[in-house]
Amino acid sequence: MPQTELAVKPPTPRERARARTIEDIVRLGREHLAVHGAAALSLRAVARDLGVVSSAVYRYVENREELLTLLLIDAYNELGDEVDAAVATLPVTDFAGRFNALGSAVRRWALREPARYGLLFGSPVPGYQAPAERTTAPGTRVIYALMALLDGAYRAGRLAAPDDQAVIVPVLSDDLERIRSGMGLAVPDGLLARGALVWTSLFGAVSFEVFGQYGAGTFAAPDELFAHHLAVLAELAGLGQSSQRAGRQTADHPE
Amino acid sequence: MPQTELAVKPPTPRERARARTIEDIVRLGREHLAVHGAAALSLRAVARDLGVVSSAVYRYVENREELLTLLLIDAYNELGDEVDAAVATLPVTDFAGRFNALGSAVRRWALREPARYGLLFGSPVPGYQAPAERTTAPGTRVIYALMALLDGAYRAGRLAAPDDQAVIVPVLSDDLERIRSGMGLAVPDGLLARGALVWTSLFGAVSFEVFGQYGAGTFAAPDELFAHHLAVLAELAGLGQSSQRAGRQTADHPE
DNA sequence: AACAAATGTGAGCACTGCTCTTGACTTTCG
DNA sequence: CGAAAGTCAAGAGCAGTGCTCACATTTGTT
Repeated sequence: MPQTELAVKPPTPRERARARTIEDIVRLGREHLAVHGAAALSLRAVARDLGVVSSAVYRYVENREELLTLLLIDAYNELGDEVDAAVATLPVTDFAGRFNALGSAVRRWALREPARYGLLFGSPVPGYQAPAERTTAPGTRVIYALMALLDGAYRAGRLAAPDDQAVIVPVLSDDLERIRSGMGLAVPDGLLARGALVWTSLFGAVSFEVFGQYGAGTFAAPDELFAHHLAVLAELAGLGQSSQRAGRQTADHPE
Repeated sequence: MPQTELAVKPPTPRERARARTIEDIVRLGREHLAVHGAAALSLRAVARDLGVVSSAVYRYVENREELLTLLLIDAYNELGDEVDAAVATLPVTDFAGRFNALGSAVRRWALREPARYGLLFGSPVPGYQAPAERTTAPGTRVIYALMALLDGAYRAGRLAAPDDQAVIVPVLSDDLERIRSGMGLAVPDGLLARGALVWTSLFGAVSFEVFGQYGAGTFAAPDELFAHHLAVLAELAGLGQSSQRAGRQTADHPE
């Protein structure tokens, strides 16, 4: 049985060279992105660094948007890989620890790659619209990881229903329902909504640190403050009381 | 006694005309910003709309950065005005209601002015660095309003210390300390840190809605879900239990 | 009316994304 | 083996950008 249904032609030397050139372009684009930011990404500058005339790169990348899409997918996957690796460090039953690792990994990557983080979670690039069919899969890796985490905790009876269930959530967003049905989650509405809040809160805290440059954004949070936030968010998600292994949560992030 | 120490010269007609022209430029810039986004703001396009040659606007605005700064201050003040107005709708003792009004006002303005919201709280504009001495005052209006709200609640004995004080916050950020001392806040460290988390979480939830276009950001939260988030955040800040006027919080936002 | 300051003009430089033609090179097929 | 087909880089060119500068014009004041 062949690996794929279509016959896989072996790559010709030309195709190999072409693939390598595209890789080089993405690599150079990633560097420019990291230095100058997303909106200032210049195909001509990439061409210069590649040692080639500007029009030549259009042989490999359709236009600037295409390069942005490649960089978007690239960044999403790098973030997803690091989050997955950090989570996998801890045993599957240590839900609080895994949540902490997930949040810390997101923050670490964001602080190391602020421009790429901005491309993913910041204000949209003016003329650019990401093609959903290519970016949703890598773009949803982290939230899927978080939801899988919460669902696992719930199934293990380790997700405490918050005591303040007086506030009921009447409607979930269509996207949340899609995620829930798509993943076959078991968590009830209230906890799912709380998970979404935890999700956005995590990225809010990280974004304020990464984008913190304007008047309102002068939040150079020390590691301890972020660790506190993570601990509170874990409790908010329902991971606090039931898994009370933590009188002192493992708030410090590895390395 | 003169109003100010320096003798205030009455504005000459020339100065009046100049001020009006600058106002026009800012107004046109605001429109361009709202339509095309921050990074695509073009001085030449503004000049065209103003019916003048491109180099003429440099008589009024030093460069593109200067215009961005003016638009930044303009947006911060508009947001601050709307938040203040929404908060002032409710009596000073209705802390939970005022918190809800604050959050709803931020979200409403952000959804109405996504590009300007992106300029304030999104990824930084590539070559641009906001001058702190001119933007910090308008840029801190909302967080100051939130902190004043929490401090008032604390002083009135209406801010419940969370029961999970097992998680202690060891260090506040310098910025938080500066805000606390600058405002003469009475709230203790733990609640101040929670206030900061609530602050960033609020903007995280709003940002995901406003910027929600990429793969990870498909969070078209319905009003009810955001209202739920606001209610949970109010409780997180400590406004939940003690002010138990709300078996059902006033989760709907006015208008 | 005359002067000087303020304002508008147009050319020009360096940069951007992108298109198109031209020439050279490589692979493939008759 | 040679010709056709495919691939790639180069360079010119178009329209747009921020910004500067010399020059002309308007305008308020003396």
